[in-house]
Amino acid sequence: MSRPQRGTLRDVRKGNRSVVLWTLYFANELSRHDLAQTTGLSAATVSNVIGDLIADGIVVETGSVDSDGGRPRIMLRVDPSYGYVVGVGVGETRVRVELYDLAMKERARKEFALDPSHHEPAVVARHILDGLEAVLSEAGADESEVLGMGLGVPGVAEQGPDLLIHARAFGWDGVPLGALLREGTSIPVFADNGVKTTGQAELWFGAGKGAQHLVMTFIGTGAGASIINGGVTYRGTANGAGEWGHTKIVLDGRPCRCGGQGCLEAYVGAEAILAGAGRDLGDDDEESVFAALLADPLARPAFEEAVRCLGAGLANLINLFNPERVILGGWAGSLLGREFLAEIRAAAARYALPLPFSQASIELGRLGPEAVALGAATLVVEDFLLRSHAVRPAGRGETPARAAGPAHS
Amino acid sequence: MSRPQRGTLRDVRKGNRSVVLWTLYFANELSRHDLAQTTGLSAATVSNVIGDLIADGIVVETGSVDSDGGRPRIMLRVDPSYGYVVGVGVGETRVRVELYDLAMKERARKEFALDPSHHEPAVVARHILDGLEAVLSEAGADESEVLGMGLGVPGVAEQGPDLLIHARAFGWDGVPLGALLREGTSIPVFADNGVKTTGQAELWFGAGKGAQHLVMTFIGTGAGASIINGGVTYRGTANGAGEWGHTKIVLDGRPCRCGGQGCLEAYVGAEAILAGAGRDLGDDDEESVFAALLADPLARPAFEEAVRCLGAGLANLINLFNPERVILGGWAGSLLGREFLAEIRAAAARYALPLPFSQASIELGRLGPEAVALGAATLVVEDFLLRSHAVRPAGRGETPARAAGPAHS
DNA sequence: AGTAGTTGTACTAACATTTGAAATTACTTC
DNA sequence: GAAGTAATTTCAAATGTTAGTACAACTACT
Repeated sequence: MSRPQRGTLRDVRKGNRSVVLWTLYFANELSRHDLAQTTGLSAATVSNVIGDLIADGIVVETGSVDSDGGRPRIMLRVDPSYGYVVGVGVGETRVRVELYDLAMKERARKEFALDPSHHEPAVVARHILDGLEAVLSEAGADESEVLGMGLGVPGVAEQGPDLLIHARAFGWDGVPLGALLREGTSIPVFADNGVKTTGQAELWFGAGKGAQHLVMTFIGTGAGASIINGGVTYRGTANGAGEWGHTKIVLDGRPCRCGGQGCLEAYVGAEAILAGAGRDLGDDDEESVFAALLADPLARPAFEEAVRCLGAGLANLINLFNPERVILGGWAGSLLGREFLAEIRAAAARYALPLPFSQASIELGRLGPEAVALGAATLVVEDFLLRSHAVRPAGRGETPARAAGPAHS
Repeated sequence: MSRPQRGTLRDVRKGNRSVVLWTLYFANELSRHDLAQTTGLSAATVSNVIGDLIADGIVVETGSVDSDGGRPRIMLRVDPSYGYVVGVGVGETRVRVELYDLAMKERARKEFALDPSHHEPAVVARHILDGLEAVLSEAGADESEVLGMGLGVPGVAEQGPDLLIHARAFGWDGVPLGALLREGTSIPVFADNGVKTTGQAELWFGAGKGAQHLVMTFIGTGAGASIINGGVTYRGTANGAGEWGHTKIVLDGRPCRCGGQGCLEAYVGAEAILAGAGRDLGDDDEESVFAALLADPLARPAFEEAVRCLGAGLANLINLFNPERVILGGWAGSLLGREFLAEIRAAAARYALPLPFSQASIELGRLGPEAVALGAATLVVEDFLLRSHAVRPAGRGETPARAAGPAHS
């Protein structure tokens, strides 16, 4: 069992450093005084910690402004150029590599199409490494300035030294992607399911801002969910939590592409809706066909059916997790939400218990599909904020052996 | 968002005290040396903390035993008689009040039948207070020796100063049970859903021992679940998480007593199974009818159907939570499990995704229905271990104003 | 028996870190 | 230019941890 905390001493310092840094990062700009109030630490300690942080180059003073009769406050912020972070979105049809600064401003991007018949780990790893090199040279940055690389993958990422990836869509079963990448770069690598990274992006910068307990749903061709409890992503034993799409909603109902029957995905996934409307997408792009279909009155019944099922699916999440907010995301989820939000809410109300339903709001995601990479990059930032490694070597090539694939439990 | 920890100083001491106490409590008996190794603290600190704890009367030395060539170790343990804790199980048909010592040995018990037509808050509160008095006098204990009282209630307990209880079965909608009880006693009161308290009992003393991520299911007349993540009960926004029974498993399927349709409970609840077997229980006890029915070959199809649905329900939990262990509990769940465990496992395997299923084991609960009160009492112990309030006044009547209804977030 | 070896516990000095109060600083306003 | 005001920094406690050492209480060997 054993749940209580650390037995610590000067980790108090590290802890406070994290608290201050975390607070400052999300507030954007704060004075030492503000920080003292927000964190509850004494002014002296804040001053102290900030001193370190400034000495380390992580925090910078951004001019003293404002004053109504007293010493003006010196505003502080995390230096966006302290380092870069890389976010990678590995999708079924493409690999996207993005470079951000610490403020999460995109600095460079590189995309590779992924041949649906070539999902070999080596190919993907190659794309990622090539992309890394490309974005770095585009931004004129050096690998030593990168704090880490986060991967959003379509499957389960088992945390551990080798970052085992299980991705059914790719036929990957325990591919040590972390180990593969480490052969080409010494940047620390983090990975997580793409749905979870998107969820974290929404949590940090999108519709989930400020919420403690929320469920982020993600409907595209399939359906998944990311559960956030107390501001932290729920992972389960092997980081496999959130397989909402294959939750049974109609016992022995429609066949699903997972081989099972009656999965939610078989009712609310884009593929399922298109099939339900009798649409065969031949060579067309699934997304545009879907969007077009939304305007087609003849397809209405198919959407209504999907909305009903989606309501039940959301209701199940609400009953089980008692979230304060439920977010509809994923490209198909966003389209459905934009068109049918009221109906979806009504359907959820019908299927959920009144009490938890009344405590939850159902909202649209605010970030697009590119949030996979953004969220993946936040994994790096999260790690940085939480255990901001002493001093980063300003030196060039001499990359010290950095611990890769940190435990994210 | 904001997730990082406290900004602290001498709370380190408190923290270490908790770590030591917690470790010692669950290990039963340990020497100072063992504690140092287990907790990772230095021997000096352990010695120090234990000194305090002994001075406070919380820990006692239990003779020096054992030795294979060295100074014999002095064994320590939490003094079971340091204080009492009270556990209350509020069920639909009875209220049970139990008195335990800190080692969770039952010292006294008192039961009240609850007239199904009289569920008024005042009646229940009266029973609890009477029960408290009864068990205290039976054990010859004084109220001042009681560390707290934990309540397991059939509904949602919203943590807060007044401990609002929402219990549909009782027609309670936001009853301030904590406030009611505080009028009759000054003992701190904790409360939680009965399913959750049972889950915690299994976690501490039963089939969940040692697991970090588990889901405890509870099937009786209805069905509920308690989710434990990282050793901590998952609560959601308003402690309402875990309403598994009203999760939709067959869209617009069988009507459920909640007013909805297709709820899991309408397929696996005892009532539903009995109805499915065409059994009307007249005046008989539901439990004994159910047990008898298990032996009836004619009722086999009804059970098989229930097992199938239960498998699907468990599969949904496994997909969503990725637990390492799933526990079948509740009186009906236990009976079903004893008879059909293999079939239930097979059904779950059929409906769950292979990866999460392979990481989860499905097991029988080890504690009986009386665990509601036991688990409720653990709420008190948990609080005691985590923030073991400085010194407890040994004095008699003069009960200091103790904070009641502590936040359990 | 006596002595050496081993293991658990207590004690002391060194060090790290927070805090509250006082001092300092850097502005505004009169 | 003096006074006022609010943000920072400085400084001396207070507190708690750790490492290392001393001490205690046994066993086992000679």
